[in-house]
Amino acid sequence: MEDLRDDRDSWSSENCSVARAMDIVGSRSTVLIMREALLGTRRFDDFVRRVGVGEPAMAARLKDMVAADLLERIPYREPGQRTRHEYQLTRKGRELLPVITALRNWGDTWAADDAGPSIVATHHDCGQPVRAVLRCAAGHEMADGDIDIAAGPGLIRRD
Amino acid sequence: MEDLRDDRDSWSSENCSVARAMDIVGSRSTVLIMREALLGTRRFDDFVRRVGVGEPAMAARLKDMVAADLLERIPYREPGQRTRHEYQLTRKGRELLPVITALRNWGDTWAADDAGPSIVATHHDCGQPVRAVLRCAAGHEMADGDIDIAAGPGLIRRD
DNA sequence: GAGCTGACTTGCTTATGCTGAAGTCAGCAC
DNA sequence: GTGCTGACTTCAGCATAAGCAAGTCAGCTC
Repeated sequence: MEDLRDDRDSWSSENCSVARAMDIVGSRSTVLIMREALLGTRRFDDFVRRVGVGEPAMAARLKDMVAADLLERIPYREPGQRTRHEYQLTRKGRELLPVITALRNWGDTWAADDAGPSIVATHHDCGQPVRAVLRCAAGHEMADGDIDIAAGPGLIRRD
Repeated sequence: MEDLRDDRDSWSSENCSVARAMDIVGSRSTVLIMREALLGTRRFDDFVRRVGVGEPAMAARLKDMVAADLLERIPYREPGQRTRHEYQLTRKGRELLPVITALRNWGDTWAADDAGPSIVATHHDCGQPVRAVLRCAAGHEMADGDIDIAAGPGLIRRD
């Protein structure tokens, strides 16, 4: 099987999942909101305080993310309080965990504070640290040199 | 061991690798340039054509990425041509592959074209498709529910 | 019904990233 | 030297995202 990279100009990257993913989660604040949401944050004022952006920006970002179906706006009521809304991760949002984890891993290695990482994700069952790694369907773990690029069904060829 | 999420307000996310990673690779075009670089693109005009941004934007982005040590600007000379420069991935840049792969996986699932993915990464040895997955140091693969958040050395506690 | 509070919204200003069109510059071919 | 070409740079101009400050609004408590 031929590696697609060998003739990069014969196909277009018009239909690119990376680009479409970046259109949805491409801004710094959206990613930081996802980080907080994955850590369990759900309320507007907690997001504002923990992410460190202003209220107007947060309101706009959350609205976008609900529209993009990363978060769901759900009413709740604490005793003695009036009804409010919280932002819960959807499945689509939760599945960004490997992206955020890969980013955190990379940041820990290449953009770290002198003190080291502030948080470490660990496997609940065995306590070992968790990383995002590349793995094939047969179970092999690999580095970038072991990877071929093959055509998928959505590939657009140039004339 | 206590899960840090249980008391999210007792620690700050000031020292956050995700935020610092986003400061470096947080823009759409930077990620798309990384995609192309990982597919083997090295020359200025190829980046412009394949990423689909204008020359001024590309020049600015490449300059930033060289300054951030994601790419290295290296002189080369083709026979009968004058000396030029190409942009080669550094190790720091190459190690973004899991991030880009995780983004592509997510985009393929949640932001896909009707036709399906345009390209598929496969393991060179066995031909099976490659994905970014979460794995602990003991070798277990896991979903988000199986993960605890523990304190790292760089954690900043609030008073 | 008055007050309070969390969750926004509005308005204004700044910073960044992009676009398109046009100009510059280096250095090999001739 | 002159021309050519790839790799940029310069110059408006626009869109988006952010900041801060102030205003609104719903609905529960009293």
